[in-house]
Amino acid sequence: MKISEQTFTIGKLAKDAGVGVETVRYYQRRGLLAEPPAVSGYRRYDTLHLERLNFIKRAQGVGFTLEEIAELMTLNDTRDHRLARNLASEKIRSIETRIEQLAKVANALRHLVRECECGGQEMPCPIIRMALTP
Amino acid sequence: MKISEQTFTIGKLAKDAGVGVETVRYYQRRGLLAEPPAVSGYRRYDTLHLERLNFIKRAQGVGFTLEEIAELMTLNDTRDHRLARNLASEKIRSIETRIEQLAKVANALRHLVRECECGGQEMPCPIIRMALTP
DNA sequence: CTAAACTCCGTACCTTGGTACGTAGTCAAG
DNA sequence: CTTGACTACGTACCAAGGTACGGAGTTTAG
Repeated sequence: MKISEQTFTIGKLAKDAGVGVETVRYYQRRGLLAEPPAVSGYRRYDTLHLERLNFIKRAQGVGFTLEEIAELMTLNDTRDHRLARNLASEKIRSIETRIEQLAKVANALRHLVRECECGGQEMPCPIIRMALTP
Repeated sequence: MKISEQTFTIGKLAKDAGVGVETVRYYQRRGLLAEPPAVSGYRRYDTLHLERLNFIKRAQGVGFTLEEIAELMTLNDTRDHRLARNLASEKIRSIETRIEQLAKVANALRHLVRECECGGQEMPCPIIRMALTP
């Protein structure tokens, strides 16, 4: 028994999900979204497609790439929580590493700006000299 | 009076700087690196070119884009410290913003992983459900 | 002297996540 | 029934920072 028989065209689907029509078609090409059967040349999408799109958007929002999202969705099919957790944990670690790198860069730049403010115009600009030869 | 008369070909220059030959040529096309006179069809590079390349690499290392690096180098020519400082300060701010965004994402993911570890296999995986409907 | 290695130059291609365009077919309103 | 809006499909294009390739000329080692 189907709960809902509602179907819509790609334009309605895209609008409801808040993405462009071309984006929907792009996800289909990437294998992230199933291509529904066409009735007479026109594809008919249902609420499951809409949920998939919303899932993709939320997953993107927490930093997953489309490739990782595709992986998550196959994990969903196999109901493997452990692998999904691993994927998320890995993502957390890579974000932490990235934050550390960025913090170092910001500190190096702050150091340069201070140095530059102290020195007069006669000396070469430390930001430009990039004196922090690592 | 020239301190050094040493000149080298593009291959040697690239190797010394730790970049590819194509990268050197790419920087020339982008206007980041001057094209030296050719002796008989072959360009002859000197230590100034090598220093430029090293400058570019260090500036990239602290997060400047090639476009910003080009700007920094024209500032170098005009010896305008204030503009260089502004450029660096802006870069610091954008890095800080990026760090905050990433920290939020990492927290959301940590929350999901904890939730997933608490629940049993019978419930749908929260990471996959992406229960954090924003 | 010849062959390998290097250079020059232009152009095409790669990644990621889409956007834009053109042609042809189709659906809905007036 | 025609016009406008929509759809399908294929292809090209965008940023950024390069990488790869093809063909022709040059230089250098053996």
